[in-house]
Amino acid sequence: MDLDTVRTFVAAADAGQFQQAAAELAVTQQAVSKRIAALERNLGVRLFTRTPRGAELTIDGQAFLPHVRELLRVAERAVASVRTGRRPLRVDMIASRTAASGLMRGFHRAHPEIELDVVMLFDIETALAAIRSGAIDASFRAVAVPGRPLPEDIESVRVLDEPLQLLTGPAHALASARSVTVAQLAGHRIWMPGIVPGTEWAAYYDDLVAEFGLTIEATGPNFGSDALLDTIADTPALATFMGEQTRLVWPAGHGLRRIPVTDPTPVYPHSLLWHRDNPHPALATLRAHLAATAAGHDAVGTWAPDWVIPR
Amino acid sequence: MDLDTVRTFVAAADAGQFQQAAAELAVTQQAVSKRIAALERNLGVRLFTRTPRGAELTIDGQAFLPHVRELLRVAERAVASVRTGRRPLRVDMIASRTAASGLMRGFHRAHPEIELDVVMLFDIETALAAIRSGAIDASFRAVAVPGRPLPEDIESVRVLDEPLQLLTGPAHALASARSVTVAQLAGHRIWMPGIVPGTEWAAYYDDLVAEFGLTIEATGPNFGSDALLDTIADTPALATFMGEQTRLVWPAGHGLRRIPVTDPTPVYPHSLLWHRDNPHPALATLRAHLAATAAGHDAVGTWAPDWVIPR
DNA sequence: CCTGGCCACAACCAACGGTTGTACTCATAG
DNA sequence: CTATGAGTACAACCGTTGGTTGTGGCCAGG
Repeated sequence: MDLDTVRTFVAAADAGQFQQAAAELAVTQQAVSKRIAALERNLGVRLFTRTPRGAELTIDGQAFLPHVRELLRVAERAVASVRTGRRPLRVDMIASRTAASGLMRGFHRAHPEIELDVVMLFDIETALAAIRSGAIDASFRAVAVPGRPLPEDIESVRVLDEPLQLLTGPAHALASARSVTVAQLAGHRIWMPGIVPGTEWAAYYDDLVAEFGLTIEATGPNFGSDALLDTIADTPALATFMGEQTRLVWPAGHGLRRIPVTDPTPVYPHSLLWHRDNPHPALATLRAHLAATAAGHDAVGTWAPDWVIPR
Repeated sequence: MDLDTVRTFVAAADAGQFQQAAAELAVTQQAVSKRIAALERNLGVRLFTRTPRGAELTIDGQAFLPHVRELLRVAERAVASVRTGRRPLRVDMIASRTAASGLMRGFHRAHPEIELDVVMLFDIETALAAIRSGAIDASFRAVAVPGRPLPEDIESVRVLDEPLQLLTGPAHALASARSVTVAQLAGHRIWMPGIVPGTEWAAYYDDLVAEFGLTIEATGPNFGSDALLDTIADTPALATFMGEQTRLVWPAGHGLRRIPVTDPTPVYPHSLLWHRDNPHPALATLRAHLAATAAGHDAVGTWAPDWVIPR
């Protein structure tokens, strides 16, 4: 199916005749006739009843029309998403299903008229390059690369500290605990196959391990969260970390437990990064929204690496 | 833009390389390369960074991808809407923004997994023919054509009596009334340019006029509800009827009034019609939903033509 | 009965989009 | 360092698609 053909169908349906539709589309009436005939042949149904005074929609055509209108709207949004200048606000985040995703959902609810696109870049270095080049407008990241400050043209604000929780199967030694301290985790095997070496995400866990003497294994291929959850559920000796706000497709009957971690509570520090000179109007709206909604967190009893930007 | 090209883009993005995408699509690698190149040329952005090991999405490509996935979903729904056999439940109603539309919205909320299409046919005769031919699965109509009973293979149930209200501008003589009786309406000009002669909708108002001696003018072209509302708001001598549940784009600052009508309250009798042998599974669901939700209306003090099917 | 308006069919032609063949690039293994 | 393999791009070729012009048929209205 070709979108030009679809546009022709809509034009003919609106005009009620092929001739006028042809004039609007700047083609001949015969071209419209052929396009509609081809569309009808492909679909296997008649869309118009031809009369000597024009063409009117059949019932099938009536049912088809709103769907193709939607199709053209979606196509327009798709093209707009890569249009240079005046494109939707493009935000990078570390992964879907994290707290950053929740923040963006909240922003979308508050401002449904603002078009958004979400991308997931490799690490903060890539994100910074994309911000400076204008390829993205903002990024939710833990500002990492210990010892290297942010470039001067990049601004940032720490928007959310997301507490980590321990995720275990029902047979795990800590499965029945209402909460665990970091000290209790020493000696337990914590498995995080999703960690990609070289990212600020990995640097965070490196620091966590160094600070509290934990055992985190990032070995093995990452088969996705479904496989991870299955393994955690079935393996008493394994647990994993997970953001408090991480949304999972929670497998029923697996008996998985989410257990808060305390003394201190490791928090993943999400910051918003953007370019000082970015003129996108929606960026200011996003910053204002985050400033208004994400304020007032409690830093007492939490831990984050010392290289992250301060709150 | 061509949907085959879009499918090629999605396949290449999923595979991470053109070669494998080409194999899945049963074309040569060169064809995929040309399609992607053409798409990039049309959009004016690069979607993939080519490497000797494959091709990975650029940031623009990442932003574009979810939009085109949605595009393909919508296209599939569009095609499904005219597929013969196993197509969405197709329901005819007299107009959008009426009570029937509200009933279908409620059904959709209760069963969001059921695909629906709405069409608006000319009159009940056309609807009956469409039901018998299988072109539609059900119709919300006032069962009219006085004196002619429904064919034996058509079943029906009266699902909702929608009270009519008087709509006036602020300067109308009845504008400040909390409610009006039908007797009070005699002598006032009621303007309904939307009525199409020959329909059961027109038959209803003919009966209403005959029964209570009202003055209803259906003259003049129908420029849509916006123009109707504007005229009603500005013309003290004109009023119109409107279903109690009719949803309007209510113009601000026009001072329009909706006034209940009593002694008796004219109600528009919406019935659901369907073919005795229609096997569409969603039809049974719809009937059950309507039976469960639309029950228990009060017939006392209301009026409807005597040719409609009994409640 | 003629005319005007509109759609469909036929013939023709350009351009798009596919295939095959080939060159180039880079990672990896020997 | 070189050979190999995997992957992409470019060029040439060609059939099919989709456009145009020309023409005929149909029906409503004057």
